Amino acid sequence: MAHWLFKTEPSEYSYADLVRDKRAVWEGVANATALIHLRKIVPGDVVVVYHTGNEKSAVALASVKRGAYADPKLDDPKRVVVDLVPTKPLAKPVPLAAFKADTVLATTDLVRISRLSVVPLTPEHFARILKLSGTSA
DNA sequence: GCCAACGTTGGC
DNA sequence: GCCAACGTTGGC
Repeated sequence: MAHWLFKTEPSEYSYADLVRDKRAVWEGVANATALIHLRKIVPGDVVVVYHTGNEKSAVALASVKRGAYADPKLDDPKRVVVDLVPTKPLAKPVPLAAFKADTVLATTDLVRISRLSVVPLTPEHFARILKLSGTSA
């Protein structure tokens, strides 16, 4: 089971939308590096949902329901998507500033590669996010 | 609104 | 295959 962080612009699709929909196809990832990560994702992987824009905070946990498959709306096998279901919100969000200030989380690609929308997390990163958010797994 | 950091495109 | 120009993302 791997851990990932997905960025989303909350005015376009937020964690609240995922809760409302109960399940979502995570589409629209076009960046080559992000797609490399996305292709490795399998059911049961854990996803930290991160809101960009004004919020700039990790806000919730979600779970992968269906692993990487070609986007049925596109005629391009490289453009894969995954299906997510909501798990729960973080007890308190973890802002980007906290990632940068934390010695463990400063090594995430969220900080190092600011434009990457699908970010791999190590188990240590994930545990640290849970701790800083006051959330139990 | 600006800019840094990339990624992509197209001319050569 | 290189690289300049341009577009996009996302933080500030």
